[in-house]
Amino acid sequence: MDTVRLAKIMKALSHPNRLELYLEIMKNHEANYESGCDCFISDIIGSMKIGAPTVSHHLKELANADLITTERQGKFLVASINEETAKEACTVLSLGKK
Amino acid sequence: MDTVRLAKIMKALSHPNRLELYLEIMKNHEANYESGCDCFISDIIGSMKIGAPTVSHHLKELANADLITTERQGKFLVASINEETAKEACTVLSLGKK
DNA sequence: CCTAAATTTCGATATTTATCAAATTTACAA
DNA sequence: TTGTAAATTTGATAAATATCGAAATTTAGG
Repeated sequence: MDTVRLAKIMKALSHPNRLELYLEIMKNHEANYESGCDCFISDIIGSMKIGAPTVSHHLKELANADLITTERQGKFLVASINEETAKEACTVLSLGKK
Repeated sequence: MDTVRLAKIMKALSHPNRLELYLEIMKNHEANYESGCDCFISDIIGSMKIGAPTVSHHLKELANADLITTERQGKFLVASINEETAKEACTVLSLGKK
């Protein structure tokens, strides 16, 4: 992985609100393994302190960094975590030895 | 770890040049285990495409995020990686399961 | 076809920040 | 002490970006 791509991933997680958004999606993502329900953005928007336009913008940046994928289910937008990307980023950062 | 602190760590690594600087320090850091020599900033400055003032500024941001520590050795500045911080950040990002 | 709800796009603004050149400081050596 | 190399500080500037309100778009369900 080149530094430009890694920097892009980091930048996507570098803003408190956007990071919170990502972690929120991750929380639902983990819950899904048991419940099987999806992560609806409309729910998240209600619980965050920023408006829908800003959330939409942040989602695009997360998706652009390959950290999440989004899919429309009817009226709603569903987000899910791309585990590979986070794992890749960690691999670069971790120092070889445990 | 709270999201604000994690976001700060991410932001410190979110700029290509600053990330490159960090990875360069990491490279020397790993080499040090064998050679025992330190990572001199003056060497790094020569190999990067940004000026000394900018490097100085970036170093302060990396240190401010606890990603590195710096120490003056006479005329020179020596940087070393703070492994704990990177490890902590990865822990938050990794999805619990392997 | 009409309406309501969810999301996106647009335009604008205020803040942040990456960078550099010039000046300053620090440490050492001649 | 004088000179020199390394690093930092100090403005200053140009670029990036987070945010919002308003308008436009999409979709579901009557």
